[in-house]
Amino acid sequence: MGERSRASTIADVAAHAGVSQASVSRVLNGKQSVDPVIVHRVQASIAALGYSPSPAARSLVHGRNDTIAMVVPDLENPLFQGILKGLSLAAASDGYRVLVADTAERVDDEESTAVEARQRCDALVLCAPRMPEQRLRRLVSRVAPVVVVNRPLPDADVPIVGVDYVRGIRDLVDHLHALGHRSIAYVTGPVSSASNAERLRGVAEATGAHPDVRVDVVPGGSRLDDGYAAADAVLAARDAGATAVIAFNDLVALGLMTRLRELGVDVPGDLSIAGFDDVPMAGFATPRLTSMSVPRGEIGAQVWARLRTLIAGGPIEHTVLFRPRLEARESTGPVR
Amino acid sequence: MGERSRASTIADVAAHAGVSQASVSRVLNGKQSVDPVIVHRVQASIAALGYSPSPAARSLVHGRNDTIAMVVPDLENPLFQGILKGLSLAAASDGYRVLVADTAERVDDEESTAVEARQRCDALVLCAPRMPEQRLRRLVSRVAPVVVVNRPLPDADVPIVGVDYVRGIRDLVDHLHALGHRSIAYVTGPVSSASNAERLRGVAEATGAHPDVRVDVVPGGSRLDDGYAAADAVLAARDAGATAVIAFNDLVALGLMTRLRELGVDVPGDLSIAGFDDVPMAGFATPRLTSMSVPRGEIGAQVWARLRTLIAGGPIEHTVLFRPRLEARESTGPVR
DNA sequence: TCTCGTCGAGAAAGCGGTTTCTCGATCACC
DNA sequence: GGTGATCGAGAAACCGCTTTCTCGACGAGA
Repeated sequence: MGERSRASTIADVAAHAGVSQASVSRVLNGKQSVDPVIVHRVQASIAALGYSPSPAARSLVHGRNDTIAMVVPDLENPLFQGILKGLSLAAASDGYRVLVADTAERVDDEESTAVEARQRCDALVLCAPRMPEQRLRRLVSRVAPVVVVNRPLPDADVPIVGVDYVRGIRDLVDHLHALGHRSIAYVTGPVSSASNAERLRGVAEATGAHPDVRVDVVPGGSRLDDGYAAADAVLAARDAGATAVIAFNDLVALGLMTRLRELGVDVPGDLSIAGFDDVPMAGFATPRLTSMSVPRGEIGAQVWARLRTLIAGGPIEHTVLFRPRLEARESTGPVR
Repeated sequence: MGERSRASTIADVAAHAGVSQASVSRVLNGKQSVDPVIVHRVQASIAALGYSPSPAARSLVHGRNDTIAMVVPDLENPLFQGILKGLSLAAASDGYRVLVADTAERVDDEESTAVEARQRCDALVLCAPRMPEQRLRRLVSRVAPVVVVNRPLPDADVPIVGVDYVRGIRDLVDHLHALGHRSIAYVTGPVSSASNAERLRGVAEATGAHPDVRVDVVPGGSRLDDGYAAADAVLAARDAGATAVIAFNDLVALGLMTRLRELGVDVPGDLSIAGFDDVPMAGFATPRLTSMSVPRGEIGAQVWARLRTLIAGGPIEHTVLFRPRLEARESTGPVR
């Protein structure tokens, strides 16, 4: 009832069982054979004292703490959520925990946040779509082992797991092309975002492959309200001939559709709209949103697989890019 | 080029600076006054060696590691995401990190996950809407300091931060009542969910306050597809006279609306629909979804405030419930 | 000038485990 | 029965840092 007595230590267990600390440790870790009598006595003492080993002490001696950190610019982005979930589950199955570090979109803090997180964890997962490439390269070499998500980094000594946005956009343009669209508006993501740059490369490749197609670029963003706000510019593009829109991601597409509905624009009658990421809501929108599906959980799992290899001292595995899959729904239709 | 030499320790710094470890430690922590000459030498050595102290060693001696854990049943739920984000940001401003433990809806794992997480962290945030109350009470006493989110736990020695679902539902019923609705269907959440039970209490109180209102309960769930699947039951309720629907949360409402649209039901003409949580998408749905707004980020911040008090040895602060705010939008309208 | 008090730096003792090292006992084999 | 190899348990070192303890030097007061 007085002060809570401090938790029992391995020394308490050893004393209680009448054996040495070393023996208790051996019983705990089961690495060496030890007299069954001692094993039993130790286990009894552990139970009696309600002992459990201190992770801090273990960390100190082992030099690792079975924890990794994931640095993300915005936890509210469904893409990162899905990856975090997949990563967290995969890591947990190997006895690892995940610490999250939300940089709240402050690019300047990302570096220090990452370094700081790395110091208390065994490895890092870096989602830094806006960090300048040179800075990212420098950072990556400082915080190894680390896996980079969703951005290309040629010749860097780091595993990369991501989405093939170039291919995804090309497939999406193919889809629209097949529906007869020849003039498309692309609503961009954040200007400094690497995955936006990838999408733009996809746009360039697509127009190269389809010389009869032209794509106008319209400024956007990454969230619902960005899409909502982009409606005027999109309509201007339509007036200039565009019959279809590719949005940076589903949130932008959904926000855009909301505004277009308010303005009486028929989707896909007047304008076809497609998003990217295939967030859960996409299939439930009005009209159901055509999107490029991205395996978020699987990305998280792959990230963990690579990180685990690295932690175990293995090689830097090859970059893996998931090819988005077209989910053709109601929001895209034949040009009229 | 050979093996990477291990990171330098405080002993290296001491040797390099020609002073004792104790002095280096004192310079690092700045708690005692130390000769400016020594300070300068030590700082120079720290810079020269690129030294940074080992968090593991610090943890061991301090008995804490400036990390807390949040246990959630499903990271993909927008409510928990918002709370996690708010918590993570608030904790970060005090130098604390947040570890996430997703139990993947496996109620039986929650207890061990929580205990395990607690051992490696200084405190815990527990979101366990489905755990039986007695088990939760026992768990809470084992893992203190801890804050419980979103469930009532009368007389338990634990701070609670949550949402006043009872009041929220009552306000929502008031809203519908004012629009002329007298027969309402409530689409439930997961049966064992505590916040669902709270909502049902709100329903009961509301019908008590409005004897002219009747509420039919329809089984639902917590996600988009649960709402989608509940459409048939909702229509049966409508055929029995219901003119409005309250869904467990926005995802259920959105899923339901999607299916109703497919079936040609006009919202809010034929049926008014309201959700709960006011997720970002609510304001962008078709029609815009009436919802009860919940300050997710603020909840996270309050959780941290209470946890910080507890960690500092302070008292168990009073339960705080946020009263949801009605966001009346297009999906609810006057009964016709 | 001598002594007492104060200040600051170094030595050393932990924090709670793991792991090496040592050594006695047991076993197999000659 | 004697000897060397093997096995297992305890003692002690160690992981990297903080903090107490110790003690010498210096300043102030008598």
